[in-house]
Amino acid sequence: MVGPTGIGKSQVAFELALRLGGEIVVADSRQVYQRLDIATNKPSPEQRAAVRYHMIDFVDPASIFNVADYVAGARQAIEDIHSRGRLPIVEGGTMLYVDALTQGFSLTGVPPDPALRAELAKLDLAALQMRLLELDPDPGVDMQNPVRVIRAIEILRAAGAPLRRLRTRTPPPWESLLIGLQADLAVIDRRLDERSHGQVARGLVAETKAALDSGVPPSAPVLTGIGYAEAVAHLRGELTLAELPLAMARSNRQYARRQLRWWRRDPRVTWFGIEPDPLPGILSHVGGAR
RNA sequence: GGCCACGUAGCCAAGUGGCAAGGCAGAGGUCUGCAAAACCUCCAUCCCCAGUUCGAUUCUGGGCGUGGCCU
Repeated sequence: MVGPTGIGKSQVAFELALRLGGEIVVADSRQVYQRLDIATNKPSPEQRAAVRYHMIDFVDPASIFNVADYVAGARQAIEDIHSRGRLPIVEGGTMLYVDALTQGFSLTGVPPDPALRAELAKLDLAALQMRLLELDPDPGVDMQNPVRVIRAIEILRAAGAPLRRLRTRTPPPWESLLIGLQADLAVIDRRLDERSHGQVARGLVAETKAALDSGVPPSAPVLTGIGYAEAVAHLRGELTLAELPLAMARSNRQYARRQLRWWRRDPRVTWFGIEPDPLPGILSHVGGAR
């Protein structure tokens, strides 16, 4: 189950799990972290009591969790769900996680090296490019993109060249059905606006402050996520409380569009509109395929 | 009413007598894989009128508008 943020994917996945005897494997790079619940849009306690969820709420928010960690955990969860005769339903927003999982990307699993990153962060792009090309003359990464160049250097230092040999795909031992949820942009935008205001009203700022107070660095991936990044800016005095939900909604709109662009190029996806209720259509689609 | 300043894209904002930086927002796109990140592409004839000039967004005059000060 894929699609843009704010469209109600998790609710549909929940209903689907209830009807089909399924369990949900969330594919979301921020929901994995513990304690930050509000802006990560984790399922409600009621939902979690009714359906079993995997890959949420289990990583120390001060640490860094990446795709390789995700795929390893999600594959295990899916195997586990299968072994109990239940249906795994992957639901999520993080495009790379879904693709890495369903297409079986070979991921190096090279863990982040904070010291190296700090050192490389001081270099300009040209210097970074030189460092990378010294390690691998044909790395196959976007040389204009410092984040990718740094990561490539990090991987090469740990795993050795050439980088390209580390990038293969081995499909998982199961089939997947990609269901996309969509709606008019105006509808999505309105929902995101409402959701952002709601999150602030439910204590987003306090939740963010609690995380910071407990030692989660502002640079931690969770706190750079939509909602938290803006809440941190607000706590620093860079955004007023009135501006906060507006800034959040804007970030969400940008993200939703990026998600839409990502998935619309993927021919595997079968799309369903959110109104009227897409559940009957999805159920028959899924039923027909099983 | 007088004086001063300003008037550049949806917003912020440089700038020059010779075909208008940048940032944000917006649109499109990338993705061999840190991804709610990062990167790439696109996006204006400079308030109006007249004048000076080979040529004005840039100079001069007038108008309109905005802000400030004064009475």
